[in-house]
Amino acid sequence: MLPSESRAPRWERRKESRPAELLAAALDLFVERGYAATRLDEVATRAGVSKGTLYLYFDSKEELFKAVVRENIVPLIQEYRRDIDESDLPAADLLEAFFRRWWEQFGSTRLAGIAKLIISEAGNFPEVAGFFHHEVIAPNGAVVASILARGIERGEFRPVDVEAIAHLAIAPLVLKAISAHSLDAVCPAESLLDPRRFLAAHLDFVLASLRRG
Amino acid sequence: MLPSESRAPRWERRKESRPAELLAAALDLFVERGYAATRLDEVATRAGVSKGTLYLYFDSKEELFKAVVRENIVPLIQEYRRDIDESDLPAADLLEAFFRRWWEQFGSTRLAGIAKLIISEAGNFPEVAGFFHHEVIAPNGAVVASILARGIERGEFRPVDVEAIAHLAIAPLVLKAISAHSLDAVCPAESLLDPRRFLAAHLDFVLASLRRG
Amino acid sequence: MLPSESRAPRWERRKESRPAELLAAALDLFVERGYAATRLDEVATRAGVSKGTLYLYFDSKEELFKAVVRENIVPLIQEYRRDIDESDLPAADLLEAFFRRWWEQFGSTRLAGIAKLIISEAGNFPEVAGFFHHEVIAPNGAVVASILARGIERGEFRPVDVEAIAHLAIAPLVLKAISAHSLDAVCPAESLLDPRRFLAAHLDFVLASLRRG
Amino acid sequence: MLPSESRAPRWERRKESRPAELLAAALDLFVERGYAATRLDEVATRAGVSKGTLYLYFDSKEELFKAVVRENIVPLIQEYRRDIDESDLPAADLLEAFFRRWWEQFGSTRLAGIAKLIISEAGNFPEVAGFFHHEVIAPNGAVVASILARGIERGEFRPVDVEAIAHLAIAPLVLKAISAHSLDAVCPAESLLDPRRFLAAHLDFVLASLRRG
DNA sequence: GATGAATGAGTCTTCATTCAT
DNA sequence: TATGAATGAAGACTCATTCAT
Repeated sequence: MLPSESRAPRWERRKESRPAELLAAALDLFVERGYAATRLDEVATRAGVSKGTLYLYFDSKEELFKAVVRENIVPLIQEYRRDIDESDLPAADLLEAFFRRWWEQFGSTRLAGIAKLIISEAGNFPEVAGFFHHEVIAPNGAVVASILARGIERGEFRPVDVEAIAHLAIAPLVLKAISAHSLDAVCPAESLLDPRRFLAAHLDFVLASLRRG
Repeated sequence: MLPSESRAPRWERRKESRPAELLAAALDLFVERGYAATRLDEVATRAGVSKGTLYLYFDSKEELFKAVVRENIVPLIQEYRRDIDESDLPAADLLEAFFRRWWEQFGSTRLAGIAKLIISEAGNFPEVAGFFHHEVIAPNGAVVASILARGIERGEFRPVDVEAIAHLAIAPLVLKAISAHSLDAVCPAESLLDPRRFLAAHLDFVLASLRRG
Repeated sequence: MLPSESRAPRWERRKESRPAELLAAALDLFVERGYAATRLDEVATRAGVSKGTLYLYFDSKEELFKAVVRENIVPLIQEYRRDIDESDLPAADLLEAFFRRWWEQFGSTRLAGIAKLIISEAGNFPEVAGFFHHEVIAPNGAVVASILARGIERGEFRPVDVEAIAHLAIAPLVLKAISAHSLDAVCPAESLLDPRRFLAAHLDFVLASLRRG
Repeated sequence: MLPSESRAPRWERRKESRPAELLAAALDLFVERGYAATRLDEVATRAGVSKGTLYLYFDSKEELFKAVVRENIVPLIQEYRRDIDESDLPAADLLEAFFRRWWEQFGSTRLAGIAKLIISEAGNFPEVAGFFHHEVIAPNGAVVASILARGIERGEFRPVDVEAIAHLAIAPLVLKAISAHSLDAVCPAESLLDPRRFLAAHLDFVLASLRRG
């Protein structure tokens, strides 16, 4: 190898992949430390670039955060929406499928850390929280509500307060997901319910409540 | 009148009450803003003393935080113990009574703010979080579980995974209580469910699921 | 001297004099370097305090700048206004006295550097420039105009376009004051007019123009 | 058509004109915002090239600044020299003609912006300022002085301190020209004197002062 | 030559903590 | 004890300059 080849370049041009690398690093750190405690310097370092580079791609910490949510969470919700609108399965099956997917793709992943972060920091960053509510929480509730409404309409479910039950039905999963990123870390392992068992119980519980007498 | 006279003059600084005032102010602010965003300056101001005085009683922000939680968790637990006294009512009535009281005495009060605080800061203060889990969350689950178990035993409820359902059944209330101290502040008011309606839906939902087919 | 006396305290409490010291340092540096190039760090150091201390007294760089202007210049103008309103001297004497004072207290001092600074930075700090116009330039012009008006009214001066001449008459002093803080510093000393001679010529020039034929 | 053909293809980059476009953009921005607040990024964008290209032609921001002034001062001086040709008119007419032309060809044009720029940055760029003084200010004063001297010699003007009055007489126009590029932008429009009225007042004022009693 | 991605030192500002009074 | 003035380390963000492409 020639000497002139061995000197590593000070940096590489990687316009295409930079944003993804930055978003991945940001997701990790936001989840790990929360919004306020995440240093942009560290995000940049973890993505292998300098602080200045981060600002080439994201205008501010807030924009970076929004991009993390937009990139990682919003598409999930949209996908749920689409799939459910297109499906013709019985409402119970739809609901079960939705909860399973939700848990697999969101609740049991790093993404749940974002939900915990929002709960923790909503007071200090209302705009960020508002964005999350508008882009994630509300549409997510709407998906559940539409499944419930369809089930009632078709006579599969008993009539219920759709809006309220939509929140209620998903709440245990949300809380479990949040806990995984806070209290669970300090609980004795044996006191934690196995997620599979939890999910099974949840499905049983919800469907038992909804099914026509 | 002698200067050293033992009758307490009116202007005496109530030495003992200082920490209590500081702790109260700190609780308010920690709950409202979280740990990092709470400024000691403001804690002191709200307690009516100077920042320096705060340091006479607490060595650091961390110590103040721990003291706040310690100080408030004990009454929290006491209050919560009061909820747990037993009776001989049917299990459904017991469960309903428990949920109503839980909401009134915990979920809808500032105590819920402490729960939110602990969940938010669990990562930074694992001991505190562990203590909270051990003293509050676990016993709370145990109460619900015991009601469920009794209901099943007496044939009022269908057989279920008691431990799991105990967590599930209370989760919506917990999440609602937490949200009241974070996201709800940034949601459009019309998108928030009235607590009474929420509680009614919750009871309906849970009991419908548990009652013997 | 006892050992315990020889250790210099890390800092002194000087609440009363701090703002004045900071303003003096800021005036020096703003004049010397311009607004943008003045580092708050250096202002603080020159005032013998740390950067943080500066923020105890002034909320931001802009506020510091405004305070410098307010503190040093506005009172002068107010004094001129008052003295002239109260005086009964012939207009020519008043005008001469005003110009002399103006030069002594403003034009020939560091304060003139502020005028130069405003000219330089007006584009970047329209609010500050507007403030300066409103608080200094306009009232200053009004003082000259009122002397002129009185002189015309009493028949001491010929009738002129008062508003325009007010600006014209003081312009040479203003420009000289500004130059002292920019071009004069780089001019060969012998090409600079002695201020006394300049002032004398100015008074002669203005009064010759105004006096009744 | 041969590739190497000497007729310039239409798409050829006009290599030589690049600096001119950059200099024009830089002049605009330096005049408008001052040295520190002018961002090279914006200069490049306004010139239609990239930031990197700018550095092909100028080694640093400082060099760019000096080039801007150098490049614009020479035509400035040429323009100004044209003003100075002599005639045999009465001194008063000469003076009036000179002031009118000075205002038209310098004071009211973007050239005045260069003067303002140099005055603003004299402290940071002493050579530039020195050059400007030597090449523009001093000769300008000399012209006025020579008209004054001729007027006195011929008995049209009363005897005065020629050198001092030369500076005095043009000062209001200079200040007005500078203000047009700084303070005037932040003044309420109605408080600004119309240049025509200002010029008329100025001529009246100066000639009234000089004319033989 | 041209480009524009990447850098990193530098600036304002905040706030937990210290300490002279 | 009590005060609050003073500190200084740390963080978001900017922008002149460099250099791989």
